[in-house]
Amino acid sequence: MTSQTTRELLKRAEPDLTRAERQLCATLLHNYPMSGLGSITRLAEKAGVSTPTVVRMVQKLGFSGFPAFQAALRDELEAQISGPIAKHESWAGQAPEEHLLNRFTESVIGNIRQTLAQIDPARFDEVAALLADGGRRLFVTGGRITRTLAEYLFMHLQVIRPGVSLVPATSNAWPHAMLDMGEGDVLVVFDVRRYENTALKMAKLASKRGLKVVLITDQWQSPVAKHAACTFNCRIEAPSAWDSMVVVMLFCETLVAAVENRTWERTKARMSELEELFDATRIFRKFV
Amino acid sequence: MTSQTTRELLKRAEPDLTRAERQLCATLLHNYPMSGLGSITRLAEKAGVSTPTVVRMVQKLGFSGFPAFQAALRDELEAQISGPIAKHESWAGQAPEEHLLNRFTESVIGNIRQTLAQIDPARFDEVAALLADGGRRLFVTGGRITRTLAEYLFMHLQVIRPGVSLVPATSNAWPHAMLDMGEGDVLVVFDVRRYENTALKMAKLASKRGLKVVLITDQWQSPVAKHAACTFNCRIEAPSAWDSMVVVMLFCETLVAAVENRTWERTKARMSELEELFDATRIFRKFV
DNA sequence: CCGGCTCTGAAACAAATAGTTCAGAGTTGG
DNA sequence: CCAACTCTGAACTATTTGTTTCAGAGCCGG
Repeated sequence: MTSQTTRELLKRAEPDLTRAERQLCATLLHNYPMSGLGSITRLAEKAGVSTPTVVRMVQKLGFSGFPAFQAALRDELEAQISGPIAKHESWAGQAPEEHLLNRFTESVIGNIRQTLAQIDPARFDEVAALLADGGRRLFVTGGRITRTLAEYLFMHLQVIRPGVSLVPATSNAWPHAMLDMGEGDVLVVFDVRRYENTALKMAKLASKRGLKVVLITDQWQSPVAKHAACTFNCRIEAPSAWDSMVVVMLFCETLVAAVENRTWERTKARMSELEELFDATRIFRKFV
Repeated sequence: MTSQTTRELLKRAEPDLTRAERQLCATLLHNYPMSGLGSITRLAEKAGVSTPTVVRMVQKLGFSGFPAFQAALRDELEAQISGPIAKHESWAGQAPEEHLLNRFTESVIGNIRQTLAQIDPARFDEVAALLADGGRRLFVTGGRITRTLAEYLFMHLQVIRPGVSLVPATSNAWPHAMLDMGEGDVLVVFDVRRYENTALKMAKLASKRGLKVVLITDQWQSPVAKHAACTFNCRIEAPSAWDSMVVVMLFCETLVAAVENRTWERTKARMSELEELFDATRIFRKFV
């Protein structure tokens, strides 16, 4: 019933096997289950028996043929290596596993895992340093879906350091912004699928002007990558008609935290100044 | 040089890959290395590409052919499973556990877990039904930090159904919007700490006018909750000077997916109409 | 708008794998 | 010693897998 069914099967069947079959069985159990994952020919060779023997034995074990046996081995191995992570409890404890809350979360966690696994931390640190460099002006832009993320990043960076601009996505507006872009400045572009032409054009122009382009895109990678000095791919799969921007936001926040760490002295001063301005304008409730 | 050579190979080669190849690469990395252990045909199917693409890519990676690639995977897997199994995995595999990428992600995952654990799925479904109800107008508002989230939710809901408005946060602008609010309509308020007075006032007025107020807030709960028919608390802790809105976004996206499911027929029509409009205005690149 | 370029998958092809048959080797009981 | 039996692998066939070819589709620079 558990993941080791086939191994058990082999052990229990052993007494009823013939000489050549037992030899094969021993080979299989010896370094289980790797030896079973190659072709039937190699397994037969390794065990010193003929291929018909292999077929006969797996059929005796109840499989329809060698491929079926092999598939069983693969499935078990998969269950084994993904182990405690795979058979996962529901996220929303009160809801069944099939509830959208759980399915969606499951999917997003997968996105996070895969995205993080692919990110090169050195690259990440590099970009954080780039964004922290007060000598460079910063420009942030996004498309239809990603505009809100661009705004989110912009808002944080703006507090952290001076010289940050949000570039409008509509192509008749951003040439104005581009006037300020100069050699060594940085353009952060968000572009996920349904890649937008304006993003591509802007990145192209910016890189020609000597800006460092940082691209944040999805797993299929926007064509902007061609003009980018640094590209980060975030997985955006979701059980929905839409893509999930959660990982992109996670990435942004982490980036903000990293930049902040590098400029803490300056940032601290800016933040307390901001507090004073808030006090002056009474935007927030008096108490927390 | 270690057991993960092929994985590294895939990651490093990714930038030089074509679209279909990148798709394949992502599939391979997705549940590495199991997906590579079956036949080339099944791998191609799983990745949604053709078998020639698989062959081309593995050859590009330096293998003589698919069998060679597969053998490499098997060898690595063998080395891996015989090695130590249990060590706690970092999220960003290449970075030390103390790297900000891992710390931040760890923290966010914790937020997700805690938030989901306390969400009442029945309440969630209730709100989804409320937002899906075409007879009610929908208003969405957010504060300084949460404005982008409000915009994000607004953008999606706007595609899904008619009668959705984004209410400006500045208190001198929203009274205008409030003119349209009537009995039975719904106001979605985002308000996290540094709770804002305008949000509180708006919620108060709205609930007096007979609107259902849905509040999305943090774990300490905004005072808006007093006027809300439904409140969802999202945990927003992060190793940063800022709070993390990742969970809030996850919640929004899940909500969007849930609403979408309930109005799918109507939404489908709206979405294809939107597609036509995009085509007419040529915002996007021709191909995916 | 158009030729040259790259990328992609359908289809043809080649190679291996998996399954089957069958003759002979080994074993057993008389 | 010998039939009758089982077991085994060589050789064959069928099937699936892996590779190559090629024409069409999209992108790019002019």
